[in-house]
Amino acid sequence: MDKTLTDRRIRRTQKLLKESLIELMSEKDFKDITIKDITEHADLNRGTFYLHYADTYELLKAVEDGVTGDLQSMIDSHLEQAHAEQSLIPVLLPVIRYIVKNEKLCRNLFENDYASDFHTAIHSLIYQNGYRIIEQRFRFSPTAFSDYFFEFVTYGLIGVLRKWINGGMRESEDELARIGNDAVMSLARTFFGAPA
Amino acid sequence: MDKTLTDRRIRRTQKLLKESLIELMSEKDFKDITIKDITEHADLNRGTFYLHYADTYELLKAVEDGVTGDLQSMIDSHLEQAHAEQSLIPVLLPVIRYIVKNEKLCRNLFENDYASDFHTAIHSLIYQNGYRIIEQRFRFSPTAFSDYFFEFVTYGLIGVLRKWINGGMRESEDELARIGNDAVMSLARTFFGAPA
DNA sequence: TTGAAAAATCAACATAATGTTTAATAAACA
DNA sequence: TGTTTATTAAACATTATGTTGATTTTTCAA
Repeated sequence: MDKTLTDRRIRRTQKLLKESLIELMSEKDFKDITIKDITEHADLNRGTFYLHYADTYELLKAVEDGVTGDLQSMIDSHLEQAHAEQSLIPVLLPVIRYIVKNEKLCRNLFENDYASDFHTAIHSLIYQNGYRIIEQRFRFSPTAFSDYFFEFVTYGLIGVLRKWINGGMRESEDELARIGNDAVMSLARTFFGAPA
Repeated sequence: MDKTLTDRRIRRTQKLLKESLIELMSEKDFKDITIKDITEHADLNRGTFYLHYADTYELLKAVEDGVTGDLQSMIDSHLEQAHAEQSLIPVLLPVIRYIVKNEKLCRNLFENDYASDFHTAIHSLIYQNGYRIIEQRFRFSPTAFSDYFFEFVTYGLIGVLRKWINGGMRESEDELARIGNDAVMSLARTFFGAPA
């Protein structure tokens, strides 16, 4: 068992550090946030920071990993349904709902110019989970060409999410999920033919 | 007349600083590059740096702006042809060729996690120039929905470029341009109907 | 070609952040 | 309850940052 995850003091400290970073990121650019800023906001000793993270970037990464971990478990619990319906909607919906529930955090991460680790993580999240759904539905044989298709649509979905967040989340959750799913499925149909 | 652009000393200094940053970015993470690193590599006085940029991020931005400026002028000189052919290929090709010619630089910027200002800039570059071509070809009326379409395809194109660069630029320039154009046009056809 | 203007240098400086260390304290666990 | 371990506190050396003023060098334009 990993003590890191069980000791209450460690959990508390890391939680405080993450929360402080998130709050500070609403106030100023990530690049201008110092370790001193974070520990003062968290009311922790500066030295304590180094017991957990090497620098602010590592802490940011931990925050991002928390989010992508959350998202992955939400997706996991809806993957079966997505396969049954051969649609991305059952996995897009919980992702969108998560973003709504954690708006400040997600807005920070999506907008932040120094968090494109996060973009990469979201990208592979969509890629990994979406691939099998599309594969099952269209039964294409993987080629260099289909790889580009997937790159195109996963980035496309990120763009849609980002626009939605930056635009004030005007569309409803269902609407947005439909928009994303339609775009991907339409393109898949053009490229791979009719669904199997 | 802007002296900044005419004085040979200024041009030389800024060029040296940019080149040094680019070289150093091949060696280590942008976040670990200090002003001292840059000026030593450029063999310039550290104080000179501050006469031009406030911090390393501002210098990075200047490098990015140089690239997007180059790209925009390449696009400009091919826009007419793109409109005539109602195809993205005439503008995608020079962009791709530019990336090949400036491989190290572009690889750094596309891969760099702290340069998503660059991604944003590339994004609006594609958006601005692509919009009118698609608009002219499909004669759709702009809606919130079409906005999402454009967000989707511009991000999608970035994804394709990024995969191509990270994957070792296997496909030929023509092939890649065709892949990108096909993806966008196919999706446009599904959404906006047959070309006008 | 020369003289004025301006950029770059040099050295010094104050400030601030970083990263590490030690002993002491406090909290958690089993 | 006793042991383990995380956190604190204080001090420290190191490094980067950002600024200053005097000096040198380069550029530009008359």
